[in-house]
Amino acid sequence: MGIEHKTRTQLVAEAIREKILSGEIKAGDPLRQAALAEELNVSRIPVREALLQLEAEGLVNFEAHKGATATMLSADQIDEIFDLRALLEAELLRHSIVNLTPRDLLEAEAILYDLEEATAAGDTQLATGKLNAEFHVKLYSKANRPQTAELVAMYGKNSERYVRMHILLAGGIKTAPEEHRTLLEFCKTKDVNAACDFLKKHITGAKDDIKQLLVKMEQSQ
Amino acid sequence: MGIEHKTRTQLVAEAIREKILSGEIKAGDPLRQAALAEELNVSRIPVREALLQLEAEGLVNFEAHKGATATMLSADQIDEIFDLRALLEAELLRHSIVNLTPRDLLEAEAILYDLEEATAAGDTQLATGKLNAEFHVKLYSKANRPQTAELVAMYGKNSERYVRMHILLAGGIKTAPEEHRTLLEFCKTKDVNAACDFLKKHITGAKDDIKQLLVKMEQSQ
DNA sequence: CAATATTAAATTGTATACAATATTAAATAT
DNA sequence: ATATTTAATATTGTATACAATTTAATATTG
Repeated sequence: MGIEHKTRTQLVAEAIREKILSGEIKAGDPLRQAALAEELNVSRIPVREALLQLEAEGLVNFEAHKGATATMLSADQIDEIFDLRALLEAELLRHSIVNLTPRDLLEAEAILYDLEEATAAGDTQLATGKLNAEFHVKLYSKANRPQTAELVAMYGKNSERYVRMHILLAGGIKTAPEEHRTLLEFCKTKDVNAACDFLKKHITGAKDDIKQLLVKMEQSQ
Repeated sequence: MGIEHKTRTQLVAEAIREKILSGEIKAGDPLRQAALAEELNVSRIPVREALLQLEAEGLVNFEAHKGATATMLSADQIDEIFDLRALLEAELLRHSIVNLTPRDLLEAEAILYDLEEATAAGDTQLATGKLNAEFHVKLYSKANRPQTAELVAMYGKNSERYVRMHILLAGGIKTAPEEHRTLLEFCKTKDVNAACDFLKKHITGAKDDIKQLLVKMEQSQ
């Protein structure tokens, strides 16, 4: 089998996505097709197509004849996104939990172990965010709900920059580690309702923390 | 203010979308860029961009170098989509119901009146489907949850062709009219939990009806 | 004949060029 | 000077042309 050949559009989408998530491109910034094309050594066609994809992911606003901008999420919008995540992730967990094998649970615990180590080591960078996502995904892995999972992944990406910002500025959610332990316990004992309720609180709790920071930032500007 | 100028991409997207929803393009059919471009008197660029948009809407699958096809939904996928709709629409209703004014409820009742008339008149066409959607949207109109509403609209579009097919082949969901009345009553009395639970049942009931038909069709082929 | 390699055709991906629209700067009028 | 037109510039939208890739058809080999 040959090497997976990525199209320029895909590469450009990845590049711009990372720029937005990392904060190099800030919310509201215009995304000029010609400038991006030159910087990435492609024509404007793949840039346009990448922008359309990113719009579908909610990272970009694309208005006809006006051009694209990085989406600027208001506190209300962040609120709604996190509520949606709570709803959808709980639904995923509800379907997954009964199918989680002891093996799955051990793998989840292993990820949790790495996550706690990274946190203890003071990693405020990407690693903790990635491991956190991995842990959640592992718990949802047996849900057999591909479309719901895709939605969750999308909203996860969309909130990623705010989570990253929170990690950077506030050191991350303090209570998260022990909450993960509790959640894993509920999964082990197959206590579906307790697990789902707790997960919802876990997510909306993170939301409140992040929103508080955002409000503070909006005021200081 | 000038006339709203639609881009060719938007026009092409609308044209292809309607072809898919109406069944003119069937699930699994390949969507050849050159053929569509010629038929719609545009170049392949707006066709490609339209296909990307439709992929985001879930109506089209777009694989690099392989081209686009109209999405083929398995019974499982339809199952999941309707479950998602039930979840998300109930969430919308939950937020909207407390804000619904007597005026809103009267408007909803008026739509319901039209819907019942259209059904009685034997309209098995677009009208009933449109009015049905209108009624639901009215009930969700005060939710103040734009992103959730957008999701619901997307999944509504995605299931539209199956609902249309069901109306055509089975005359629509028989119990829907009286269910709408019941739902409206719960909204009037602001019985949030009863309304949301009933709405979920309303949607999953429709799902079961449609899935039954689909299974029958798959067998007969 | 089946299986594989090779070529030809069809189809998608992308660069370039130009057209349409929006934004900014300059000019005119009040 | 401020407001309103008009012209110039910047930016997006789309057609055309060509390159890359996949698919189909043909040839080759065991």
